[in-house]
Amino acid sequence: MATKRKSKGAYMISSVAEMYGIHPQTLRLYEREGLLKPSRTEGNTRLYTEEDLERLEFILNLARDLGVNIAGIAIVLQMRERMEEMNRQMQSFVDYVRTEMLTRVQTGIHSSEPGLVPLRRPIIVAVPRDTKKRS
Amino acid sequence: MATKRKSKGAYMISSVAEMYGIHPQTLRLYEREGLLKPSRTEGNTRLYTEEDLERLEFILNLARDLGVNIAGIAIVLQMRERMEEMNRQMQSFVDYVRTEMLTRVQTGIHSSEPGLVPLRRPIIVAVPRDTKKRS
DNA sequence: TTGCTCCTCACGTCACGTGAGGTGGC
DNA sequence: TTGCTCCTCACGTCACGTGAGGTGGC
Repeated sequence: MATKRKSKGAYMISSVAEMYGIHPQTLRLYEREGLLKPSRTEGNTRLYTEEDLERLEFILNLARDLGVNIAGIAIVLQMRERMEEMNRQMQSFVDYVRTEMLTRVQTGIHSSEPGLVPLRRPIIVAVPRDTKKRS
Repeated sequence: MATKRKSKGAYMISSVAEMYGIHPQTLRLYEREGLLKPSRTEGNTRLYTEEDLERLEFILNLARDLGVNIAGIAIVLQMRERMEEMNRQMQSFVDYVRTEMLTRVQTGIHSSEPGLVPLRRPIIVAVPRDTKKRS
């Protein structure tokens, strides 16, 4: 019996399929459609990392529970990344303001120029329209 | 010949169908699936406002150009509203900081307490998991 | 009446998931 | 060899879009 797990946190396709109750072909389909990009061994065998599995869980939640098709999942994944990026910018801005205020308070500085904004590029919200069309 | 347009910026179903090259039944389908909610006349005839048409264009971009199914469109519409809400919060925060800094600069006030954060509730980014499942 | 509206039912097409079949490496 | 992997091809099912058919109000 071969060990189904290879190196730390990397799973072969049958293990992943069993863990999530899906067909191995479905995993290959998701990869072919660009939703998942597992690494490969030298022998070309797919290896799914913990990060891949987390992404897979997100995909399965959309596909199985919500009935979203593959094109929709691709869009939602893009939007999720955008929102995470927006959150990072927001957090970064909040942190900047906090330290700036603390600095001014502690040093007693109140510059004659506002000089706080603009801090970062404007946040874009529009949904991407240049996504590859499914043929 | 009846006027196909009723009151300012309200269209009947055949006009909308012709404008966007879609079948009237498709518009009824989208409404039944909860993507569009046009108002009605007293005689129960659908009336599409400019706002409805804007939403419809968004829907058609997803459905026709990107191949997203109805369940996916519903999710994307939800996420879009979230992102717009995040943007409003961000803008509101930026405006607040700007005026706050200006006030401090102009009045020379530098309070002994930072007192700037937290300003608003934390921004939630997670994708909704409680969306109605399509039967 | 005409031309629209409303609705329900049904069908064709296609995407998605899955299975079979044949191959190759550990 | 065994049991996995890889791949391609094909099929069943279902969602989506559209059409037909019958109704009713302006």
